[in-house]
Amino acid sequence: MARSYNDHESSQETGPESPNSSTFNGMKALISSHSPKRSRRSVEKRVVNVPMKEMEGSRHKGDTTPPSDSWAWRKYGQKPIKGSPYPRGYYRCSSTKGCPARKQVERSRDDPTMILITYTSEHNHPWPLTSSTRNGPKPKPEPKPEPEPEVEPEAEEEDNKFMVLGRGIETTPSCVDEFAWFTEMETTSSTILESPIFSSEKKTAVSGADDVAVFFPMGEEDESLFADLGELPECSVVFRHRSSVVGSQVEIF
DNA sequence: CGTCTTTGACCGGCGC
DNA sequence: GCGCCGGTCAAAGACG
Repeated sequence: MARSYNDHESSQETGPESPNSSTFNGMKALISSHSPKRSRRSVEKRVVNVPMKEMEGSRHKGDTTPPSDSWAWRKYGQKPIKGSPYPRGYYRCSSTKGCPARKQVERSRDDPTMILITYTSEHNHPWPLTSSTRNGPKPKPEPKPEPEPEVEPEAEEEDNKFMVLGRGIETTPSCVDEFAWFTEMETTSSTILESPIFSSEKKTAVSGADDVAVFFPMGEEDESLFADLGELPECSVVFRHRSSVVGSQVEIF
């Protein structure tokens, strides 16, 4: 309990984040990217909370096995985290070379059934468009381009940052970019998908941080659904923020 | 053969 | 200034 990495350069432009560092589940959301190699410019960070149930369908299991999203991730480290009985796995995006995206996967110490995934990337970096460019049939082959329902430019209000990446990168007619969802959530700390199961945890997770905890309520049936989502995350799902609703609203096409 | 996982060591930041 | 801790690097081994 020492370092409180106040350098989570999350939020797109919101430079000065919460001074007290984000803490979810008692753990600090640390994304410092203090790697001597990369200059720590703007770094986006997104925290996703996924029930382990999903993991079962993943390629392999483990304490820090990331659920198969449609990107290729290469593990480059693992460390036991203080205060948590579970180690944290460090993954780097290998979908494209030079991809700055990284993610940390760890079991929630409060809910061992939950996997906390923290995505990180510089926000002016175009997210990888290809999934599984990885050599093997790892996660999901071919990110099939789709008519794409479009993430409505309804990004009025504050949410207009939604398009920062998503729409900003119109180089691809298909899914803007697979990490768009990440960006979307990232900017709107109110964009939260909460699962009744973890609603309690959510409180701790979301409370006081620029980090956004997202809970994916997932049933077995949904797993297949999620599988698809995995291929086209932001294309299939649009996380919409509805200030009138408890937290948010999810629209699945 | 190429890529990924594992594991230990090193580096840098922060608190005391 | 020192120690703690998280994050990353790099070598070795494993796998497809």
